Amino acid sequence: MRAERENKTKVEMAAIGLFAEKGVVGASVAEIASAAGVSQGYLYRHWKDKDEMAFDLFARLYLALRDRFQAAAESEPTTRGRIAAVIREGCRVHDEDPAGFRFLLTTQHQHLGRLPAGTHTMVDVVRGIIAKGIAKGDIGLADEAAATAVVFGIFLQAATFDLYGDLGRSLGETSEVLAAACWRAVAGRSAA
Amino acid sequence: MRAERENKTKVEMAAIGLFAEKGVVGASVAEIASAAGVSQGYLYRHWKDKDEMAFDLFARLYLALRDRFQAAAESEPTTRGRIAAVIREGCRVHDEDPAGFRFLLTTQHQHLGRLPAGTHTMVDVVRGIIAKGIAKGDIGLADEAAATAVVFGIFLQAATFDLYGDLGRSLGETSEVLAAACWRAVAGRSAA
DNA sequence: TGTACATCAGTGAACGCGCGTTCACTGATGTAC
DNA sequence: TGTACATCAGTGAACGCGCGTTCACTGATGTAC
Repeated sequence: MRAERENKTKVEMAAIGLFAEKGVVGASVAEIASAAGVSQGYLYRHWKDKDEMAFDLFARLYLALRDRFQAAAESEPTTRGRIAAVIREGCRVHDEDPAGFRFLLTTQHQHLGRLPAGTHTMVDVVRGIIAKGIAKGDIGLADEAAATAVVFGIFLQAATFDLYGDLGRSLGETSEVLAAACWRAVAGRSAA
Repeated sequence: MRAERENKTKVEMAAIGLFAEKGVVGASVAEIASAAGVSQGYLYRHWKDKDEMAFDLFARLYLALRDRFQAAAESEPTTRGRIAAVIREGCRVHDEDPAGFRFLLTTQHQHLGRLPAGTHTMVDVVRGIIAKGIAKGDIGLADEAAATAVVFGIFLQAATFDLYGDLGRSLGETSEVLAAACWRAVAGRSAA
């Protein structure tokens, strides 16, 4: 039976879409089931409860995105190239699956704390690039946390603008501009 | 009776704190009333329902913050000075009232759409600075939306890191570093 | 091929609970005479 | 000063509703002989 996989996938897609739109508490089990064309009871054959379902979906998307960030970072030899590659990859993921991206963006803070302690996160990937860059002397903005916030912030805010239609063009089309801005911001020596 | 004002203020502070911590749906009317030391019924003497209460609190904090941004922007003659002033002011507001700031940060997207159409927002203030800077030739990153995202993103991500203890020092202490990074990012001519 | 039974994905009605909301009421304070 | 009444901030018990969750059941498919 292929049907079992198909139904579960339908539920997952419906849940991600509704969670992204209304939040985890805002989207009801009844809505999700109805959008996926199954009964409410069906969901409890696959997840212990609604909360575990939301976390399971979050963790899978989040860790997949982290792996793509990691791979993008490793594909480039220079600090500048790594930062650009990560931003490009983030924009690509966003454009491929806006609902999934929005789900991650809006629910990250309620879920991140439940990942096993010490889990390697997306922030760690970017922070690693920055730390290496500072060590190599490529990055002038020596405050590691601040430099990480700069790169993450530029990307995430552009993605947020895009979600709300404030960007003017697609995120993918903006990615090179964003990467260049990141580089100027972190490469220069900080005045303070 | 001063008590009436005092009680309402207690409720508002309790609500903002709980909304910031658990979200608007996550914090119950019973919790808010109990934290403020009043009955649940009391809340309905001051607001039509829970939703209107959350929006009222949001709108007041949000517009107050926008006014402070606007004033900060107007206090400086140069584009560079305006950007630095806005970031400095944002950091100051955050450090003064972290709960209120977090409430704004985490619930903005459910509330912004309910402000009267055409309301001047915080984004508009920053975008205005950027637009003028581009016109004056001070800003090389000619994509207005992207440049606005850069400034907003750097500030908000640093604030987010701070809320989760990832910043290493206080946001206020980081503000000059952030302002300098913003300026490097937007001042330079974009390669793309 | 037909019959009897096992399996298991999926159902749907029912459940109890926590929530937001209501409203008849209280009791302290202010006002009129 | 005392009495009768008005006001009004605030109460708290009760309400119904929507939600997440459960579980006895169904019926299609697979398996054994």
